[in-house]
Amino acid sequence: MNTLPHNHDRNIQAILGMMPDGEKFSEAASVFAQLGDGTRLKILWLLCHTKECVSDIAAALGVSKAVVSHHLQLLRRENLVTGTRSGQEIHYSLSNTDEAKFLHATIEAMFNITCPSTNIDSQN
Amino acid sequence: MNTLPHNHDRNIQAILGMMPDGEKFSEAASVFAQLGDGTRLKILWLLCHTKECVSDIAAALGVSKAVVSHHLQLLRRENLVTGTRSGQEIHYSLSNTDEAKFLHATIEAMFNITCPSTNIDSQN
DNA sequence: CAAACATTCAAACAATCATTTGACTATCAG
DNA sequence: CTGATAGTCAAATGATTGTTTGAATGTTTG
Repeated sequence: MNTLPHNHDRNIQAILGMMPDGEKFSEAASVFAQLGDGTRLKILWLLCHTKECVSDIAAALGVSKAVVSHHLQLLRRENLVTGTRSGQEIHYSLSNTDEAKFLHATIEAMFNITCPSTNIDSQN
Repeated sequence: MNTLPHNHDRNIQAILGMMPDGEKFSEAASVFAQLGDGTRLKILWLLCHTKECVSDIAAALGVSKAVVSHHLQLLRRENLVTGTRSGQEIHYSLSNTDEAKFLHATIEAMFNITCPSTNIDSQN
């Protein structure tokens, strides 16, 4: 039954049996990948704490509006942020989904580990 | 004091003041980036549940040993996995660090959201 | 030592990605 | 309508990344 070259873990077949299938890993990875770029992580962090338009996000982070727009498109594609137009501007905010809320918590928790002092949510 | 083009959120300056600096975002992003590839996520998931050598990991996931070795190098560089040599083989396992344990919990939580049925840790 | 096995390393390639630039659509003010 | 502002889109570029291949290193066994 064990088809692996070696046999270090006698429970390995049970573990492999519980492993989600490849498609689930790909989906999860593409969500996690959104956190894998510094600029995008900053945008996501900002939208975890406020609702802002592209111009303000760009000015706050010191990058071009096109860059913000591009990253917002990626975040939108993963249903992590949503934008609603209000006149000339489009106000972006974190999506009201389980995944988005989970990522919010994940980001805050990560910063609690790497730099515990600077964190908004932990002070409420 | 508010230097942003628009003024939607009157607390924006306080929020920006709490924002970790760019370096912290880059560090966090490079850790999160490890979860952003399907193959690497599988390897990490496997090492969250067992200790295995490169050959077994490669066979279990159906990829080449060189690919596994390459991804293990990236995971080692971020101090997420550790390998101890035992004879010819090197047994890899999750590092005993806060970040690694946190990522383990993060991965499991993500799968609890995306596919709640298939999860080992939630059944203990 | 020699042979076999486990793993790593380095070069190469294709694919993906972040960013820039400029053009384009949409909205509002005069 | 005109001009100005907000945002998106598409093409192009440079950088990074995942994978393959084959050679090289390290380890055990005979």
